[in-house]
Amino acid sequence: MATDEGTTRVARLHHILRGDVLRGVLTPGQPLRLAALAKTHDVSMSVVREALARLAEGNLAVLTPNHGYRVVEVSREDLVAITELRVILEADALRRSIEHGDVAWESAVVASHHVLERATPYLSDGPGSTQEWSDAHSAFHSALIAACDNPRMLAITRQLRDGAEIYRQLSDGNLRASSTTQAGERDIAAEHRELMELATARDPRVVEALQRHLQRTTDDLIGSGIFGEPRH
Amino acid sequence: MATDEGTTRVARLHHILRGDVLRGVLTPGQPLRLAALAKTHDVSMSVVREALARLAEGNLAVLTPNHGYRVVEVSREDLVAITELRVILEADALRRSIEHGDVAWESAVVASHHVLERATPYLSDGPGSTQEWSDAHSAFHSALIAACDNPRMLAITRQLRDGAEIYRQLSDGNLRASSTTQAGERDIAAEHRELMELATARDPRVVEALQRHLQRTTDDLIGSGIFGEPRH
DNA sequence: GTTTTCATGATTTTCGAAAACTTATTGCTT
DNA sequence: AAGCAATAAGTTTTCGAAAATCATGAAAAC
Repeated sequence: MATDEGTTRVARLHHILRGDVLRGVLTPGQPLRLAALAKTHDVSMSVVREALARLAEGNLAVLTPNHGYRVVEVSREDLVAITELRVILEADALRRSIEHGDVAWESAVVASHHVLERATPYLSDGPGSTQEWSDAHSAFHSALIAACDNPRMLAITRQLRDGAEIYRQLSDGNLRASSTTQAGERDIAAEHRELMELATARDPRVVEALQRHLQRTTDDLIGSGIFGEPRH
Repeated sequence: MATDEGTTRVARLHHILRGDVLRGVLTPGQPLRLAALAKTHDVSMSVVREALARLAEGNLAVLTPNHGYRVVEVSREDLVAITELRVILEADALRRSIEHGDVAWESAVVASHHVLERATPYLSDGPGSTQEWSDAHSAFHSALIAACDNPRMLAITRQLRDGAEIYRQLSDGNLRASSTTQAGERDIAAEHRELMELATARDPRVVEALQRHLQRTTDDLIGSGIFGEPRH
């Protein structure tokens, strides 16, 4: 299946660049030069420019006047800010989702969890979590809140999830350096299973479970040393 | 003072178009034709296109592939969605603001409230609330939450506020048609004064006061008949 | 030795037109 | 008359290059 025609070049390039930023091919702060991108993707500079404008739309790139675009910078403060918002919004979206979700929603949650459970999380020699797992993970969290009846809330949480994904990818890159992950030693698969079971059972405690899940992930990310060692 | 040089044409046009959408010069659903806009604003089509891309960034315009941009549509459901999010996020931003705000913040709140209080809300023959009042109103709400320590939260609430402003402007356009505003007969100035006083006193009840304020505004907007008469 | 000025190169920003696409219209066939 | 292909007009999308802006470094001035 060619994921090609039927859409504009800008949209295609935007999709490619978004993926490159999310999987860390383009690193935070890196300048996004028009001529270079135009050449490597065999497209006009105008197309690159508009694709970058759409990246900026999702807070994945920033524009400085007369200096062009660059990949968005990362910081401990920003990761904390993103997480605070996700704990508020994604939790509320989940609350609404288990309230309004129908059988099709339940089924999608179970299905996406199954894909996530079967995905290979790490490659023994790879650079971190696999693309397969990242995609499945994103799809699962997306499915959980899909039945929320506030479209704007979904759009915002999707954007925040993208922002957080950059940090996860960054941590993956550092994984081989820092020996083991952390003392607490999480069982992430178990957390996901719990989310799936509570959600499909319409148990309101799933909301707090998600909040803990998000908070732990951020704590681990910060603990993994992507911002340099934590202050004493 | 020329608000002209020192910035790019795209940025200038974006600022103009954003204002036109917010004050209802460009009406919801209206197609934004490149050639026409390029001619009236005396710039190239590329500039228009990128300015529109930035409008879409703030959810003020939408792009359909091969059909170009148009002003974002409005609906009762969307206004409700925006309000739900504002009640959650703007309230939390205010809670953080009264917690972290310093004297400079207090001063800015008092100052912006003073400007709002002195602004002429309506012109007897005008099309609705004055631009002066709208700007002052926006500045006041912005000042209230300015001391929030989560930049992303501020960015999102600003975007939501823009979205809501379209509906307010729409209601203004209908004002002369529907005789009086509503039965409840609000004293909006009093509500703003209460917000100002509670906020500068760091009274936590200001959070609920803001939530009530936002909810009432939306209820009035819906009651004003901008979506046609409310279902019986 | 330090600062300022001025060219040079690199990059962004803007332009005007060609190409692609969508919709409406015309003219032909049945 | 109705249906359909072909054409035309209008609009978006893409291109390639010109114009404007910013960074670099050398030469000149203090």
